[in-house]
Amino acid sequence: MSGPAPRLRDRIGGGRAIALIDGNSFYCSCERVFDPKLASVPVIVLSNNDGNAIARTAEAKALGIRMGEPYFKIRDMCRAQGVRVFSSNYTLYGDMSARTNAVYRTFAPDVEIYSIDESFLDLSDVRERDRMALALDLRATVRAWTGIPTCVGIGPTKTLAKLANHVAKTIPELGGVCDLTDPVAYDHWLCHVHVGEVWGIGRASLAKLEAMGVDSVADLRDLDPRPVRKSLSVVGERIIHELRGLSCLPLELVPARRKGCAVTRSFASRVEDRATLEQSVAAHATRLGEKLRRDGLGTDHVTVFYHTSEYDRDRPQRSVSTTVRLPEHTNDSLTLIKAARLGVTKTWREPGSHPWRYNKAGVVTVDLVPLEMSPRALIGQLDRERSGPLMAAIDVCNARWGRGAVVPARAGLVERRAWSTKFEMRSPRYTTQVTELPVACAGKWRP
DNA sequence: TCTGGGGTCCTAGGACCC
DNA sequence: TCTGGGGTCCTAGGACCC
Repeated sequence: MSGPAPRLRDRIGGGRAIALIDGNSFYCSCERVFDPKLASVPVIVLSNNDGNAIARTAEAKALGIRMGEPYFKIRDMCRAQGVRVFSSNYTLYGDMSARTNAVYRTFAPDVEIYSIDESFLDLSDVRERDRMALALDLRATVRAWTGIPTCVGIGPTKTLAKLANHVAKTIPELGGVCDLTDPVAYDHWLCHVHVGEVWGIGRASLAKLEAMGVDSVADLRDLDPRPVRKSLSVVGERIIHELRGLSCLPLELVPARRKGCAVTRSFASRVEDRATLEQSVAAHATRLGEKLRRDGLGTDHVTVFYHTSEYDRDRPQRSVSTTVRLPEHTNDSLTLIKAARLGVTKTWREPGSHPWRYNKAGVVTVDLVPLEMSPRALIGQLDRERSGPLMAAIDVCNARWGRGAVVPARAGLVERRAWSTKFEMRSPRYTTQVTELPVACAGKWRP
């Protein structure tokens, strides 16, 4: 062991300050903004297909609803307890996220959007004694302008800002803000927070650390980082440095180019026939094309997968994954659809007396490149001159009239009910669809 | 009946090269 | 019996995140 780790105050003297701000129970809070009746009742939001609870308000957590809990297991309880349940409404949440970030930028120009409900802000230029006031003002302004309640954690590194945010969320007396650039708070909270709360320490790492007798965050901070590398890799070593106030994770103000892209969905009900399966992957490929075009990226392959459910224990299992190569990079939906269908065609197996009941299918690509920078094929070149304007026209139509207004006939126009995702309890797209705007009349709010 | 979707990074190990 | 010493690149799988 090396000697005791240097204390924060010895290291950072007037250095960086990073804030992590996030929306409390973000998806639930978005629903609450547009329906005041939800204010103090338990609310949960479900994952795609109304499968699992992925956001819960404090009232819902108090009822014992766990993160990721399958909805069918708690449906009766929710009914009995008056829990308001929503399908996920990503259009709404994405728009609310953009609004909160717009507010953040009025407080700090350098913002890294980390996820749909979390952003890092650079507060290094804010004087130490002003940081707390600024954080409180930020929370109040976001609440007033968007309706979203938030918590703010401040620290000299991202890992410490995350930790501070966790403290701010779990200790109500702090008023939603915790500043770990304050040495007193730093010394106190690192000793009183469990190591499992540290950003980057998951189940596997936690088990290893517990076996080493590490219990608090301070225990982890005081480990010698070099030997830790053997069991927790460079990731663990980096975490220790970050906990000591030595920054290893820069603020990423410009989002990195995405490296892969996937569209995968569980079916609303099990699928046994080839036509339905093909139709679902064609729809996923259509969506894949939209996502690639939005980012100006192209792919030279499509990996198609489909499989049965591990929960169907008494049924025969089958899992298929195959990659279809393309002659050159593209983001043309028609080409992607053709490839995705081919992926099913060449792997399909006719069922016997005990058919496979598939529950999920998807399309995946990796190694994406900007389309204009990709080399052209010598043989089998695709017609970019026609495809580009055609796809652009489709995208414009879908932007104006809603996704799915124009779809390639090749994607199939048959019955969707068997496979398309369930959203039986979705709220209106209050902020992005004119027809779904909330209506207010004479002081009365009628969503 | 009903159990999500979409990412990133890291490591180990094999293939191949000089 | 003995049988180099590096390199690079690729892939699969693990771990973690929201």
